[in-house]
Amino acid sequence: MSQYDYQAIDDLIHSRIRLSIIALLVSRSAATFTCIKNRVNASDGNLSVHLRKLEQANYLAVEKQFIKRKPLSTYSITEKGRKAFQSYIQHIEALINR
Amino acid sequence: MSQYDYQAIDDLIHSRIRLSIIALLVSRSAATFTCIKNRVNASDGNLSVHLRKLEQANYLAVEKQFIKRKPLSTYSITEKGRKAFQSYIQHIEALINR
DNA sequence: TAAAGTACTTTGTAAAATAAAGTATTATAT
DNA sequence: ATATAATACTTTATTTTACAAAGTACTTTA
Repeated sequence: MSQYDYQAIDDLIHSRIRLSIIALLVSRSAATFTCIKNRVNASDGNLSVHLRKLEQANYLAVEKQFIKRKPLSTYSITEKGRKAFQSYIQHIEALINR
Repeated sequence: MSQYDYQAIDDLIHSRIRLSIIALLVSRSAATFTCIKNRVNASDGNLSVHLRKLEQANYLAVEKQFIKRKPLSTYSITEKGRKAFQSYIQHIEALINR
């Protein structure tokens, strides 16, 4: 297929909010819900939904624990997620570079 | 704001199909409806809607004429569209590099 | 002249993104 | 003590978007 084939772009990653989440998480070993929320500039509800989606796709892993009696969710990217992101980037770069 | 702020991504360009359309059109001076359809691998209806959206944003210009008694729509990117695409790319690159 | 093809546009539907509201708990002020 | 605000989320409802199906207006071919 053509390099311009839009269906070749992984839409699980491509959504603005999910792309930002993943880009943030590939740059560090892990991040909490609140940290992601602040960096990505998302609302709680919206973030929750998209983190769940990425988790269900096994692109992200979560650890849920209580710290000082409060819930704390820590997210990190999986191998599958990292590979999907690499392949996504390759597609996008082929698309935008000349 | 953070480089990871998802709302900083131009969503008019970001949609998979519109990104593909624009990427195709920055690489050449113009393309017909059918040409875009084939390269981008889109259905007629879907393509029509998104071309219209880009046209209304003044990212694309259209010339509609009859050639051999048949309608022929020829699309090209505008200065505004080209600039928006450049700025979009800068955002995405800041997001995905390292 | 009937059927198939081209080049689209319009309209309806499904899916996705987002916002609003809700849950559960803790911390703080009165 | 208890009401208020804050934290850290999840669930549900609403809006928006993407997409597909159907429609229009022809032309070409059989």
